[in-house]
Amino acid sequence: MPARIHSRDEIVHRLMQTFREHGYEGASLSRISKLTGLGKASLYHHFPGGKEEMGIAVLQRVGEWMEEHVRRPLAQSGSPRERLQRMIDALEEFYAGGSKPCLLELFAVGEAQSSFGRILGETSVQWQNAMADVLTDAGFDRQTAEDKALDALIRIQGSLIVARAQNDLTPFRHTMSQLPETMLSKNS
Amino acid sequence: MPARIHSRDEIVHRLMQTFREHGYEGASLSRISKLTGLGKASLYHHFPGGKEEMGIAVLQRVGEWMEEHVRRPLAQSGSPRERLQRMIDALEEFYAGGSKPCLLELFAVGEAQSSFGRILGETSVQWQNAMADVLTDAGFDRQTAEDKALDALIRIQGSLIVARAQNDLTPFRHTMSQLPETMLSKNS
DNA sequence: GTCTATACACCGATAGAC
DNA sequence: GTCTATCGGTGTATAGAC
Repeated sequence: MPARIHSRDEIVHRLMQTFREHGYEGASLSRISKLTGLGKASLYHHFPGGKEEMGIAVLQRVGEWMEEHVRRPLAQSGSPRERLQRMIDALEEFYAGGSKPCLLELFAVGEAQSSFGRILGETSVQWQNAMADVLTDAGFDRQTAEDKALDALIRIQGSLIVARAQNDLTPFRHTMSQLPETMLSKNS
Repeated sequence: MPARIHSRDEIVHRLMQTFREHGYEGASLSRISKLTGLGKASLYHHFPGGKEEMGIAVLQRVGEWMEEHVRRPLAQSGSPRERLQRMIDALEEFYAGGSKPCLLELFAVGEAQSSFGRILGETSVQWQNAMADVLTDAGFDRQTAEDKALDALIRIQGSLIVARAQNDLTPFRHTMSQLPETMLSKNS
């Protein structure tokens, strides 16, 4: 089977690019059409549910990405610090050093929130739990591990916002570089 | 001069409500018209520059609010902890306990970013500096004070995102209650 | 200073040919 | 599986009466 120019994977990838660049409301079908190279009617062939189904496909893809680059590395062998570092390396690439936004924030605004709220919440909690698991391996009791994992999630998201607001990637980079230390320190 | 039903202050307040609820792109003029009780043409009478001027007016209003509820309380008399607590009380009201979003995140997406990026950056840095000033009063050297202020800003923004994503206000409330302790602790 | 009416581009979505 | 053409609706923005 010859490799098609427009594999589904490639289409979803470009959908994600468009949503991240313009937000959910700002990602019009015309823009999506331009960026994917597909006409609107072709898009509806792949996603009969329209824009909402495109959004769901993107969020599912994020879920798969997290499974591969967050959950699995965190569950692999190695010291807790090594495992966290693998996740952080992947995140720095996904967020392009802090220049690209997280989809959690883009899909939690306006009308999108009601359509995607459930899957957003699940994704966020899964991420937190995966980090908490590493921290229990590092010797923290469950409650402390969950608190520290939530704190890490907050720092990652917050540093992305502040970095973009201040138009300076330093806050994100600094936060990420300090993250293993912060998470593994005994000071609750 | 009799109090008009639609003072400029009142109009801008409702503009802010609409932007916060729907995001910048999602806040259509029809919605704004409904929420303000003004026809579209009347809106253009008050804001000849259209939607962009409405956004600017809202962000300027946020700047005034910050001057009154962040900068001034932080600069007043009292212990650093008391001054921080006054800011936090105001923030909890502004964010409605974590249920309402920050405007930094809403205006830093898509096309809005190019229109409002400069003012967003200034507002964010001013906020950080105001908190850093309190921390120098508390005895921290300037570099540490700025780092801790940035960290506080990150936690506030991040907890708002996570709280909305997880549809649970606990992360925001917990973060805010811990904030004075976190900021004033000697552990960098 | 507010309104009704309207302009024109773009929105998401669909029909139907190929 | 992709296209062109088109639908009805809504977007931002304006004209002009009152």
